Amino acid sequence: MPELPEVETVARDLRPLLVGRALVGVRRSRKALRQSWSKAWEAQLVGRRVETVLRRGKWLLVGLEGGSFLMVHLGMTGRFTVVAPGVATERHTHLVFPLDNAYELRFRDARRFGSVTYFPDQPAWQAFLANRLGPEPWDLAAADWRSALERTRRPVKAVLLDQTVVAGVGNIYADEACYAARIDPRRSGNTLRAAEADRLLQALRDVLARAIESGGSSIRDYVGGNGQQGGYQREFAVYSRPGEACPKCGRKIKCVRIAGRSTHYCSRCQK
DNA sequence: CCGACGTCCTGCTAGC
DNA sequence: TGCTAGCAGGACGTCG
Repeated sequence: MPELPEVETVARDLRPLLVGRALVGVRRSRKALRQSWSKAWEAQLVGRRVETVLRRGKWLLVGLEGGSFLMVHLGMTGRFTVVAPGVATERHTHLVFPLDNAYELRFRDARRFGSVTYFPDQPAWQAFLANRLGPEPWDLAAADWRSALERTRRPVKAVLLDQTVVAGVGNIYADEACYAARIDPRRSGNTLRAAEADRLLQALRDVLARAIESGGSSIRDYVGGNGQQGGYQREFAVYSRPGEACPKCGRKIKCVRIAGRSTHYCSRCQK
């Protein structure tokens, strides 16, 4: 679910609610997340104040005093929110960190594709992400993006979804970026000309920036760190609208399967 | 080595 | 109206 704009929104929402607050305990459900929670981490966390809330790709990092970090991935259905005192614990809540102001930081995840893990310091989580994540979209050099496309026969859509090439892009924004760049997501990476690659990278950055401004996209489960919905779903040109009219030319938007993911595009506007 | 595909899990809904 | 197959913002392991 949550892609870069959603995770960025959660980070921005959580920052004022968490920084300066101390975690005063840990409660958890019996169910395992994608990575199992270690009881030994709890002693490292309890009593620590939050110093920073960061985002890297689709990962959230909560920095604690003393230099340790909680690293959170929302998977498809994860929610990471601060809730007011007295709010009943909702279904699928797997981790709760009570705060020193009686509010609670809660991790909910129906499908449990998400994870919450502990790292003792910044080099440790950076090492974990090093071989999994490429640069942020704004840090990716145009030349590196071109060469990533040139050296593969995979569809452009699959390259956009590859976290080792560029961090943070998921199914929604891959489709929206291809539409904005007028590029057919089925094309092999190595068929894109340099100008097309450049156009796609620019479109990707534009789409992501606008989605962040709207607080992300809420289509099923996603809410921000304060529980509020995003608004970018109203701006979708193609995602989740197969059969509807293309906003530019009116032709019916197509939906096909690429890299195992549903992919939406306009066959007239995207070449 | 590269790329396609299955798997993890629960909930919702399109279509019968 | 009621049931169920199939699909859903992701990531990773396996197979050919």
